Amino acid sequence: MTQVSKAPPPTVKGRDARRRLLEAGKKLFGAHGYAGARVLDITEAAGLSSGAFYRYFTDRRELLLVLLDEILAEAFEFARAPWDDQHPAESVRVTTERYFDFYDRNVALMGVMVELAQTDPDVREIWRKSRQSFYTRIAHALSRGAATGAIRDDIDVEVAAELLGSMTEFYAFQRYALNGDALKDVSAQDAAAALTAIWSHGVEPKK
Amino acid sequence: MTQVSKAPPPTVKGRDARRRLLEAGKKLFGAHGYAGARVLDITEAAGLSSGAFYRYFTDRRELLLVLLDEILAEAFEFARAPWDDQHPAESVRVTTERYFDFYDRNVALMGVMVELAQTDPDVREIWRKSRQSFYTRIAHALSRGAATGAIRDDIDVEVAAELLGSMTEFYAFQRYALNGDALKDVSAQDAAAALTAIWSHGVEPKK
Amino acid sequence: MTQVSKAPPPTVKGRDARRRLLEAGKKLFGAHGYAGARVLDITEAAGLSSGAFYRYFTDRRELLLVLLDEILAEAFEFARAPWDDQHPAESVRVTTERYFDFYDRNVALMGVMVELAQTDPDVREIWRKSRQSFYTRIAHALSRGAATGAIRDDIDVEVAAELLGSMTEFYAFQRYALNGDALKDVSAQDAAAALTAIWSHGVEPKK
Amino acid sequence: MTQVSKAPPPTVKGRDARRRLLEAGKKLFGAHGYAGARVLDITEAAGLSSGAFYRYFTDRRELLLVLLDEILAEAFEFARAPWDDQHPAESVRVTTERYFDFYDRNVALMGVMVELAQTDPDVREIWRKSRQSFYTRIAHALSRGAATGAIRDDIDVEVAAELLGSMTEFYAFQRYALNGDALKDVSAQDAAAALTAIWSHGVEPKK
DNA sequence: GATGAATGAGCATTCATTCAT
DNA sequence: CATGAATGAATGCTCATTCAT
Repeated sequence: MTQVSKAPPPTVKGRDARRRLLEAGKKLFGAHGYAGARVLDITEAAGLSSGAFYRYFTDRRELLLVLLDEILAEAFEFARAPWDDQHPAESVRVTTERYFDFYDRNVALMGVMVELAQTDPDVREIWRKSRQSFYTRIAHALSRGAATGAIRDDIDVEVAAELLGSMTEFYAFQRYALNGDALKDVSAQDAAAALTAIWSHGVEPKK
Repeated sequence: MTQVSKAPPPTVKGRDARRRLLEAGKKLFGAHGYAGARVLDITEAAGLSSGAFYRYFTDRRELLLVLLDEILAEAFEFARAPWDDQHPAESVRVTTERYFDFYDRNVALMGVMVELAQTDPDVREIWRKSRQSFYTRIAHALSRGAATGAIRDDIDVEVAAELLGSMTEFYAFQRYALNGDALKDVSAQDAAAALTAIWSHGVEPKK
Repeated sequence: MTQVSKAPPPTVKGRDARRRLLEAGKKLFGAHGYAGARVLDITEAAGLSSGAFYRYFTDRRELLLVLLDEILAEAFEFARAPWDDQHPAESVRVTTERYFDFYDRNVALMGVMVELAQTDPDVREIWRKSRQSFYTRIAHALSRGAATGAIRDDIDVEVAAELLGSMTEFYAFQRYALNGDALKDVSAQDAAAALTAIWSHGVEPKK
Repeated sequence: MTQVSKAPPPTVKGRDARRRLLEAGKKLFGAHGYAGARVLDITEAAGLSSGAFYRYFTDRRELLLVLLDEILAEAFEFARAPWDDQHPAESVRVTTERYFDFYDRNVALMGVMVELAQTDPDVREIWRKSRQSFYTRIAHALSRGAATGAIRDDIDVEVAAELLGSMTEFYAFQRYALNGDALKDVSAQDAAAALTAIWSHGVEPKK
């Protein structure tokens, strides 16, 4: 893994410039993809000369990694959110809704991450870790459920966790990233509810 | 959408050259991603001069579109495969296994498709269509199930179809494309079985 | 000067193919200029494969030289047309009209000649010869006129010939080649008459 | 018509580089024609790397348009020079001499303009405008002459203006551009005088 | 800190021409 | 005679990155 960020700029002006570059990068990478956003575009959007870029980042790529770090930190955040063992379904629903919301706000960058992941092992790894944290959390919940008999015992929790996580992530991805501007006739709430239903019934023991 | 292929070469030699370019493209795009495979690499791998490329394709991109057309044709194929209403779970399992196998064979290109989809609307559309054909098939099956009481009636078939399809596709994607060479400690068969279980229980009516 | 044409094709079919290439060349060079007409365009327009071109011409350039030879032959033709010393003005007018007509029919190629002349010494020479033949003819006429007192004696016949020839040629060039599709509100006949008037008065002795 | 120049470079160094490219372009286009001068030649002659070119011009063609603008500005200049109605012949002579001088200094580029005009409508238009400004000026002078009886009344001033302008321009063109290094045995002064004579006698009323 | 000029490797693409069939 | 596949040199252009000011 390569170095991810230079020392933070000592002056206010510097920190501001860096911030503006990050914002511009977020906007332009989001809008045109990694391949489609040039350093010059980014510095222009940030109101800086192209040379200034390299005072703050070693690379176009580095800027992206910083951005990914930032948004994935938020994701890690609620992968650690409390899980109410008394009302597992409700926990799932709430998390799912939050996740949809998160995705909605960050689609553009998620898309770029997906794009780069095909070519860049570091990005692939970053993404894997983020997914993993979700899967692990789900697996934990399932394990506890298995222990208390709240879920079926003919299930491999690891696999189930990956499956359920996949369902959530990819549904969000295609809902927000791929289907473009196609109007969704189902609200995010309803989708979260449906997902929760399949989830719960999918894993609970036969009555 | 742009035209995807020229008139086929009239001579055997020509058809052969075109085929070699496609193979080379498949290999190199797969190995290094879209951004990482240059025309020159492709022609070299095909044993041709760089100029020859443009007799058969207008573009690096066009070659990729042709490749996607080819593999997605296969996918469409078994999206149309018969569905046994008597044993829906078995149908799901069989299709899933076939799908995993298909994915295994075509990961590389699927990855490239995902990469390009972030930037290229045509590719996004191609992918959307292919997904759609799966979702539609699933939705049909669910509808029939709903009619016969084989599935719960508090479910929006469209959404459920997208969710179940998402689970399958993305699980396959991350299993084959993202997790790289990490050994899978769960066989594709077992994963397909688990997926089928969640699937079935997720949608069947409460007992 | 380089070789200008290969041996004529022995068969009828061959001669026909060569002719078709010449026609196609005339059309395409005329329409898109020398730089804008590719060998492939020409052979396609002639209904032949690109390889066939080189059976009849060594070069794209050679085909053009042949075309120029053909049309300039016609120009030489009426540079040799009889000149009526009794009615010099009428001679001028008739020749001018014929020249305008010739130009009208061959603008496209004249334009190509002008284009290539900037770069290609051979073409420059071809053009110079053709101009020269006109100037010479005019100079001869003027000389005879000088001898009989029909024209002013304070005139350098050589220079006058070049000037009068220039006026004719360039007026035709800009009328047909440069002003494009702009409607001419003056007929070729009227222009020829005006030119003749200036010509005659310009050189005749003061009354 | 496309935009002809970008914002001028903000620094001295930049303006200098741009200027050097223009000079180099003038020299090389002049020497080898438009088709014969590559961007690389120009940047090399200007002592710059090939990439630098594109900071100042979008195109080889754009650089040429700028050059044409520059020299044609001078031409426009003396198309606006005062005209002495008392001594029209003298006015013609003076202007003609100046024009010959101008042509002598700018032949090379005029040739390139002629070359490109065959293919490029913008260039054609630029040239047309420049010619037009001359023709218009001549037509004005002739009109005033017609009013005072200084010229024959059986003349269409518009056509006469085009004819007289053509004579001047094309004589200059062939004298300087086409006849190459052939020694002129007639001085520019003498040629201007002869042209003026034909001109004057050509349009003055019969005595 | 910031600027913008300069670099130059890198790549796609074109097209006249050759040649095996 | 004709075809069309193949060549490969040639060239325009891009853009990340460096650096003098």
